[in-house]
Amino acid sequence: MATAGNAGSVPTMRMVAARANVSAMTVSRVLHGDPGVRPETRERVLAAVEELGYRRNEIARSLRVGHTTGLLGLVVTNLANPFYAQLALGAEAVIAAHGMRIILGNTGEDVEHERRLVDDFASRRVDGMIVVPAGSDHSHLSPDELADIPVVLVARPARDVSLDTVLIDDFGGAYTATARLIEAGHSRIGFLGLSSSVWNINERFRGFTAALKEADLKPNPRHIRRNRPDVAAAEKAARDLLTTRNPPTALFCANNLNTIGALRAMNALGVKAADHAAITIAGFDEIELADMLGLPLTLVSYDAQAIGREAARMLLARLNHDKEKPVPPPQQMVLPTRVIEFGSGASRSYRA
Amino acid sequence: MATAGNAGSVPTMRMVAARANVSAMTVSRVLHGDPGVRPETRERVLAAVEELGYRRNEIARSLRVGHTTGLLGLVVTNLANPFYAQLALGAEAVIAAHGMRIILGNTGEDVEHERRLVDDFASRRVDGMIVVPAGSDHSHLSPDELADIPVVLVARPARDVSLDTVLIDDFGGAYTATARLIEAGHSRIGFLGLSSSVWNINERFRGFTAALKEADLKPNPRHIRRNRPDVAAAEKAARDLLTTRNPPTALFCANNLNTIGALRAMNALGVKAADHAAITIAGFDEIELADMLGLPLTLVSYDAQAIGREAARMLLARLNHDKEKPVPPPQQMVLPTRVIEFGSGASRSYRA
DNA sequence: TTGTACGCGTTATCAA
DNA sequence: TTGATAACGCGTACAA
Repeated sequence: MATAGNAGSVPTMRMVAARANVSAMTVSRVLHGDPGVRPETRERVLAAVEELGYRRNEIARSLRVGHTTGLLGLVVTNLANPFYAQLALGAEAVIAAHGMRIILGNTGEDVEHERRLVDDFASRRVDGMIVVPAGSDHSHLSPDELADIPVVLVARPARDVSLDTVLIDDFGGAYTATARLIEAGHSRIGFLGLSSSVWNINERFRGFTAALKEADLKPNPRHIRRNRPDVAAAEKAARDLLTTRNPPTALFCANNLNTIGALRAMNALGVKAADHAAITIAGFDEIELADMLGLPLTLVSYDAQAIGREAARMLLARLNHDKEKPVPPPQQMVLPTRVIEFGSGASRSYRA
Repeated sequence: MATAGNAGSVPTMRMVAARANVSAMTVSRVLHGDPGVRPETRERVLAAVEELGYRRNEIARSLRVGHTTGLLGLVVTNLANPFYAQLALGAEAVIAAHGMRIILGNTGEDVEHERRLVDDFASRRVDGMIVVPAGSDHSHLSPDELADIPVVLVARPARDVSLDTVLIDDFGGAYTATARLIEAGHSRIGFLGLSSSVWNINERFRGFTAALKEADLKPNPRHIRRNRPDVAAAEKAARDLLTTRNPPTALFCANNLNTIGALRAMNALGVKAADHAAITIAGFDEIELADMLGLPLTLVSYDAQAIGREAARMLLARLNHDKEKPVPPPQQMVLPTRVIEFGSGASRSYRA
């Protein structure tokens, strides 16, 4: 009885074995489809499995030497943002197709929370992680902090650690969108972005200023607003900007939340479609129904699911890498963006 | 050496023990903050932990008797839909606050895939699951199929199994929204929904027809379109509907994808804001920037994150339930909806 | 064809 | 105050 205990609880291999009058080893063989089991025995075992509702314990399985858990950590900053949800979906699809699973964590841009999540995932022995890093200190993601668990960074690179990274062309997208505004005749262009020192937002700011410089324009510091990362803050900032004495005639918004805030501000100010030759919005990220707002809108778009897929592929490649061969250096991949102009008529699209 | 092996690999407790010249047991005690360890010994152990970068193996830990994994499965049908992303966020927040983690799976409304996911999660010994069920056969979610792993259903109930469930008021929301259309003078109202026999879509259809009946109206079968669950299919169906001989003057759309499709169809048909006394759209789910489309739009809204939070709470309550006491029967919770009318002016909101 | 022994990393129990 | 032992569920190596 000492070995068949655990009555009423989740059935184990020994319980199946006891029921089928064989050893646990034989049960294991049957479940693995190993040859060399008498058909009659096999039947008995399978019957016992069925009767007890036995199901293999993957936890115990992964405890054995060299065995992996088949779990990959995914750490994002804000699932409520469609960008990260799409990213998660893309990653999940690739990972599930390889029989592995995702443990999900949401940091809310809180570095301390990210640190705890990453540490916890490491304790759970994930085979690897995909991380959208929140802060600027990424030391907790370094290979020797993480016992060499592979990490792929997404959307934002690390300054201090050398890791696989999947980015989008933040600079190019912002540059091209801003250039389109300039081409349309705007010279007083404001910038709406986050206050935090998030890398990709700064890249977009760089693209913005580069396009201005290219046209011999200088950004007006009074037309640059860095606010908190939510729609309400963005709306307030945009409203301030548009009601100053000598307001900008166009705004470049550093991400979807800012773009939505800016659109809301214009709406609240009662700016009508007719006035839109005068005030134009451009922004990073796609917006649902952007083509139906009835006002000119220039957006930087890209394939968010593809980012997740590529990150997952990069991670899997590292996991499946032949251990005999030397470890390849960290890769960096930059996915392209497109700039799309929505307007009164048909929309037009540009490579960034 | 037989016990301290695994060199170069992830450090284990024995390796720490060897380095600190103590037994593994003492290391365990130190890590648990157990009293009765000499301060000096404690120091040695902590130093060894630091030097080796030791981190407890939660996998091994959860293998021990009665120990839980701290993992909860979350199975949704479509993460790309903001509704499910919000739901996941709400659930994650509550679960993470309790020190547990989420394993994520996306079914794409494929029952077979759902079955595999649920089975896999059970093999990984999750402590419980939150599931948005895809099909109409839910036998694979029954307690005895799942070795009594608790399951909370979300958004859609099970017919054949008795489980904890969190729903929204699909019937009431659809009823009230349709009633608003009728009150606004519409009598020829079409329905745009999914073709599948998804429970909540049918509830919404029931609410739709109930409101019609209440007003002595009958739904016109030719004005009811069940399409595939994507925007493109919805757009096509809406276009068909609006260009028939005697078209409906209003449409009720069963979810966000259908509403977006309908709006696109109207846009494509060149329906102008001025015509909107004639054609009005209502729909279930919120739409970003709905208030800025410049056309009347009646939407059924609700707190998607709250659904995830409540489901997580319900699951945790069952997990923490005192095992001595009798198991409480499955609960069902229905969260309220609101109907919001967006229009040319300010929006108005109604309880459903 | 089937079974025994042992180890994976951690911890509860009991002994020293 | 510390350590030896066994056990969790499974799989490998080897023996019968």
